[in-house]
Amino acid sequence: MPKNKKPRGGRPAANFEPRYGAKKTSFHDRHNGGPARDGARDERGARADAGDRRSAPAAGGYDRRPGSRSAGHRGYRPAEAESGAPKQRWNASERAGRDEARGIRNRAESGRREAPHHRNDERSERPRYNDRPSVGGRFDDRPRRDDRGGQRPTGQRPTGPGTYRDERGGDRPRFDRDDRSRRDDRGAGTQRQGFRDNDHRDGGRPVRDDRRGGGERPRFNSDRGAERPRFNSDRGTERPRFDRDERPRRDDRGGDRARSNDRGADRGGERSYDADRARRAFDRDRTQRSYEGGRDERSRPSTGGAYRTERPRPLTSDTRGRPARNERPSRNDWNATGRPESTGAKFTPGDDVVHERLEAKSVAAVEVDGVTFGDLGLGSNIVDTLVGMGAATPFPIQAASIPAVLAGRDVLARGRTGSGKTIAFGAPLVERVLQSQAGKRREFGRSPRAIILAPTRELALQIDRTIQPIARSVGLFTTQIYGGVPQGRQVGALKKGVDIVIGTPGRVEDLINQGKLDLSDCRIAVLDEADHMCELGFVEPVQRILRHTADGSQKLLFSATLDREVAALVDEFLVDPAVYEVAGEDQDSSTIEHRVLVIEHRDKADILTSLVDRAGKTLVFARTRAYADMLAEQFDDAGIPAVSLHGDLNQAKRTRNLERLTSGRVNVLVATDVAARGIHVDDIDLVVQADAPDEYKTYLHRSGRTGRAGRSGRVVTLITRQRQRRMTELLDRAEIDAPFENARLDDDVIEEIAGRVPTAADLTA
DNA sequence: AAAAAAC
Repeated sequence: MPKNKKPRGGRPAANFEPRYGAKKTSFHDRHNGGPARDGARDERGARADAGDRRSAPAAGGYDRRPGSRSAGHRGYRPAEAESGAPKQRWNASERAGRDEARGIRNRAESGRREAPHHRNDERSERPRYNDRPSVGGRFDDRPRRDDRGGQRPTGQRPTGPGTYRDERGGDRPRFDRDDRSRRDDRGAGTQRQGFRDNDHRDGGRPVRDDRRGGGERPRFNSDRGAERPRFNSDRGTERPRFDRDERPRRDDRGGDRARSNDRGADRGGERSYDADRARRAFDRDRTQRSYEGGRDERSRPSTGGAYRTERPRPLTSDTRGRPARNERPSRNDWNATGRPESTGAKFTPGDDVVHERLEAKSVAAVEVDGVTFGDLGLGSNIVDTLVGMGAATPFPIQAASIPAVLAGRDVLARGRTGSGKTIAFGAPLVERVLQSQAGKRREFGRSPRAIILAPTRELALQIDRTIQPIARSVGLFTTQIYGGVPQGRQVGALKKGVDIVIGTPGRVEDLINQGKLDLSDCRIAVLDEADHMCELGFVEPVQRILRHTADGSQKLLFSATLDREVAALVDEFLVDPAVYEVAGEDQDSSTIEHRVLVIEHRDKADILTSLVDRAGKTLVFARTRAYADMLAEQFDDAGIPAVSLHGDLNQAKRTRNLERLTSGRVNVLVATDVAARGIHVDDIDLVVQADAPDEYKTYLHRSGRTGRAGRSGRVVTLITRQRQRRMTELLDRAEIDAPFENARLDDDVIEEIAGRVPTAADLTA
């Protein structure tokens, strides 16, 4: 009851209007040819009610009827009746009801996956069309391909560009933000649930339970603040250089690197960071193409575990007839500044700048053979937990960074997507927090000792899912602090006392300013996707947050594309950082196949539908939120269950839609770049870029959603002829070779990519 | 220009 407060006037306005208003409207106008029937109302007017509805489920029946038919019910309002605003409610629930009536449910019922009404919630209740039924049963059995193959030839789908608008326009209210927002958090069952799961505390255990671990652990150094002095003495020399200017030439560096036994390395020092290993400039970069000649000659270390010095690059020209990489224009050619050194400083925004790489110690897989997490310095509880999570032995990036983190050093680490970075910083972070508290009681209301910042809420949630069990295994608590959800629970957790905070910059800073989050005792700060966190708009809040952490707090910066974009932050906050990368991370050692389809714009919609009409999980990237929504709807209408993920959705929907892909209830997720970084879904085997990315880093991160932890994956990017040049340059910067193929709707290449027919490679293999 | 990140 309480939950269902009626319209909470204030809230809806706050939430929705600012964000959605303009955009949505325009979408509707364009596509619906007029005010969407329900949609229009939903968007705006209904909002007020949204609150109610949302809660309604809790109170009464979530299932279907918007409950409000009866005058007594809070949901009941004139508005609902069709007058105006309230209409909204109607949408979610009612539509569900309507859908059922249409028999949609029948189809789904047989399916194990998702109930129709569910879908509705999610996708803003789009009306289902009758034509869809033809695809009966598709909801359930994934093997949709099979059933549909005949029935839904690509060509006949009503999805041509523009079709969506005409055909469905009028009736498709699917964009209502309200709906989405409606459930927002507040109270809705699902959301809460999500919340709850993540909050370890909610597991129901009393706050202080389980604090056993603390005392028992060997306490190396209890307090890192004190001991974390930077040992310039021994590390100074070998410390990776961050300075652009004084960066020694590759040749000379061998020498100083000799002393690589820093504490971080001691455990693995011998095995991994040898003096003789040239300090690979990881970066040697792209900027200095001139050096590349030499690089090419080197042999590829990836196999042998040799330390990679340079990224081997294919000399042959690719299928497109482009010149071999070496001959292609260098970064300098396109880089407006032309100053490789200018890194950290912002270049012209908008430019796809390739920052100079960071020099780093490189660790190869072979070097960590036989090494265990225990060997790296982690306690047994943590090791056992990792094993339980499936991480039996450390990946290279983990073997490299764990000892350094445990030694209290600031660390910069680069490991390609899916290489295990979360555990690389998470496990040693937990160990250190534990050590710092050894012997102390975990007091009620204690302030956090560590904070992990991520660029998106989904990523923060995901990181917590990985770290929480590790922390819990030693009696430490974590909590998530991110926006889009009520802060009450988060503040409550903080009041009880947590050890590790994982969150996004906005809410974290908000709570700091409200005096509800005290980072003064925070001794470790982690920036995941660090380079992204250093981009314009993100870096300022991040800097302010870091300034709130304890003096001399340890900083850990991780990213698959870590480069000198983080220089400004490093200069201010890091002291003598250890920098690591993994050897042999080049395309040749990757498990991802890249392809570019050059298409006619008019075929785009149909080609996309054809591409996602497959058995495996597919992640589609769109440049804008509206297009992501549109595509999801398009696929759905074509009989391919799909959901979207972008910033216009309320957090509950964001979380739910992502979960739908993870759980396999849908096989297609259409997202904006909110899902480009960090998100891990086990078995995405195809990434489709409906819109080519503007930056090479974005390309690398998006494509990194597949091919994780050694699995194979495929990435296809759709471009029009006019974009070929830009795409070529982008791939160059990403150091990826991908064939460009002209494709039309029914070409075999599409069938191949979708996996409906074996590829040439498959056949030969 | 877009997206993300607080209310």
